[in-house]
Amino acid sequence: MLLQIDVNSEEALYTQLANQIRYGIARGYLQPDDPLPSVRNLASELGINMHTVSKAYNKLKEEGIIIINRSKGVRISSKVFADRKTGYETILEEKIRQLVSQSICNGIGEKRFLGVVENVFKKMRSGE
Amino acid sequence: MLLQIDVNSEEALYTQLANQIRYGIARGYLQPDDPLPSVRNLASELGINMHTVSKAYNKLKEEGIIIINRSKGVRISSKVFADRKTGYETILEEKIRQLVSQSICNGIGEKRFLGVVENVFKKMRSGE
Amino acid sequence: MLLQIDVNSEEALYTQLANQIRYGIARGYLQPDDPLPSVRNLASELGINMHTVSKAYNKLKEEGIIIINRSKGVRISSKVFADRKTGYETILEEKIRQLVSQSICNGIGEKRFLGVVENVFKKMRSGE
Amino acid sequence: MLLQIDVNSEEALYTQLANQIRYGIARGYLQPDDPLPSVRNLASELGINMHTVSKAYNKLKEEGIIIINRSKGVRISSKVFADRKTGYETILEEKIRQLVSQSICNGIGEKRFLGVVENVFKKMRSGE
DNA sequence: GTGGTCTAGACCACA
DNA sequence: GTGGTCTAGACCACA
Repeated sequence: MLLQIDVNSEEALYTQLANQIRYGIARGYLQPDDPLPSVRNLASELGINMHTVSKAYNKLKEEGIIIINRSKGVRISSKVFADRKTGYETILEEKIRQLVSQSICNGIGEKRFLGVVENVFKKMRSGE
Repeated sequence: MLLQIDVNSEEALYTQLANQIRYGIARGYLQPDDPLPSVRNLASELGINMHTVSKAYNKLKEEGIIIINRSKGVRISSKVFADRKTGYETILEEKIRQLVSQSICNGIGEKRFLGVVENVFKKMRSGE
Repeated sequence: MLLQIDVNSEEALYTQLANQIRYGIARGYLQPDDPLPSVRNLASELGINMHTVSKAYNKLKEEGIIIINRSKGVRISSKVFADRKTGYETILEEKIRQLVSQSICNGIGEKRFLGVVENVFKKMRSGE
Repeated sequence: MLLQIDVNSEEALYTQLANQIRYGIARGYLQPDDPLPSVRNLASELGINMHTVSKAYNKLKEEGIIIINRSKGVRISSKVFADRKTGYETILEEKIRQLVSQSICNGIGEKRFLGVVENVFKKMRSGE
């Protein structure tokens, strides 16, 4: 699976990395129990610092998405798709509320917004 | 319209403020051509720094959502709901892609995600 | 409140620091809404690196014990004593099970173990 | 007695193993003078490295809990329950202090903490 | 002035 | 070989 980061983005490098990995899982490119590159290897591959990769991995660990083993390396949790966090839906709703407000202010109403959402899901399923 | 900010939030104050204003517009509490409080007044009302309010207003101005006029003050643009930015839908799709990835990794599939989106729109329409 | 760390300890510096702060709260030396020293000040005071202090603070933030505000600094959460984590009691029981096993293997039975626990609480209440 | 280790745990394998053996003794599943499997056998049985088992055994030997004899193998010390280490109670108190601090910060007071401790002892006695 | 991010580089424990 | 911890030092956004 190809991981890409944009050094010029406003988004922190470690956040981009975490996003990409979550995206890879959502699209099915990364599956439960799949191994991830070691901290050092991924860092040198992406041309960024070890600690930045480590920070991304630790964030995903906290979210229960990956398993980090000090001597055996990193892999996708076998429980990635489990419905764990009770609080998550509340956070999600708040984030969607912000996106929806912004969309309305940009002339994008409910129909079109739902269209974009469905489009994203469709692309993910097709592995695009 | 009541604007509320949470100084304990992780979100920057100026971002909160911009979000609240966009939300107010989306819900219909703020309408095209409605005036907004002056930078000074809003700052003292919220107990925050003038620069913070100014930063929020400037962000909204750049988005074409409000009009800032030195002598006549600040007001909602008459073209708020216009479908201006050709680039916006691309940004929106990227943001939704991130939210969807995260949701899938937390056990929330398409049906439930769409449910949350529809719920947000419903609450907005009912002015909740 | 005096924070002390032991550079020669097996325990990581950032863990020691987090422990000391939790201990200070438990004894009542640090109270809800009390400010904590800035990352840089505490680091120079303890003669350790900024990042180490930052890591300790971030751990406590994740636990909901302190509030970190990028521009206003760090303080004890007003909800420190709230009964938040549903999973915490399970973790606690496991840790106690390990301690109890070890104690029994060292000739310390239930009575004496409970004595030590009560003693710890007593010392905390008296602010010792 | 069944020894189980969890390769996904945050805890080092050798620590888990030592904990399990102490726990087995505390519950009475392993008794003074009982033999333990050889390093090689236990390692292959658990599917882990010999060095890991060896490290766990050596830790327990240093604690005076097991006896390692090159020709006669490994067995539980006949003096396991003896009150040997004068320093142990100090270490125990420090560990309990940390647990208690953390518990208080999570809304668990003295009564509830003591309840958990008593519960652990009860489960051990009943061989659960 | 505050914490956040990133880099470069060292040393360590576990397996 | 693996991730974890710690340091030193730089630059940045927010207020």
